[in-house]
Amino acid sequence: MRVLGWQPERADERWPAMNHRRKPLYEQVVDDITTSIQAGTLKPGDKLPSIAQLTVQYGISNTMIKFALRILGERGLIETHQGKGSFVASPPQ
Amino acid sequence: MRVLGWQPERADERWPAMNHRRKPLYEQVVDDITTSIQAGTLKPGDKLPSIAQLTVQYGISNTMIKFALRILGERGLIETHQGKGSFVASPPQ
DNA sequence: GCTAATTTGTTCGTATGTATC
DNA sequence: CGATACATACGAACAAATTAG
Repeated sequence: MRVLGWQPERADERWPAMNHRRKPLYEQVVDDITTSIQAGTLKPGDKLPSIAQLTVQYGISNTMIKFALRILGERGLIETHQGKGSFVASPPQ
Repeated sequence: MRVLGWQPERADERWPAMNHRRKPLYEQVVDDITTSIQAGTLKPGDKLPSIAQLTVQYGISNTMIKFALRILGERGLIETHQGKGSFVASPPQ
């Protein structure tokens, strides 16, 4: 699966999102995964990396990853199951 | 507005929700406020207490209060505006 | 079938940024 | 301007479901 290797330049740059009205970090993750799904790189049924892996890949906290996954779940793009993981949902209609 | 004086017996009882499959704390807040809105105790345009106040009233952390408010917002029951507060939304249709 | 490891779920606390009053 | 209020973000601990061995 596509893994987006984006990393912040410095870990100390903790609130870059605010400085110049940049997108929040969790929203970047949401957009990133959404794009991958819409582009077909991530297909229905595909398993996303674990939260632990995503925190490393994106360089942000588990809190924000969970937040992003929750939003994606609300939007029906993914399904998350305790103990299993998160999976790309099958589109409706 | 209706303020529900529920408090956990002891602050140390941090994960009672799991012990016997109780509803998560944030979900209790969601249900509580939802009930008040549906019962008409909270009317459209009414301002909810601040997050700080809600943490005291419910005896849970700001994290969980924010989480609950976010869910209520997603469901269209309330509207939250930075610097202003949360307000009961006007029902659609 | 049991156990350990993995993975998500819930919860707390705290710090800093931004908008509004 | 100062106080108030929400937004974003980090880290950590423990619970519960699932999977791996």
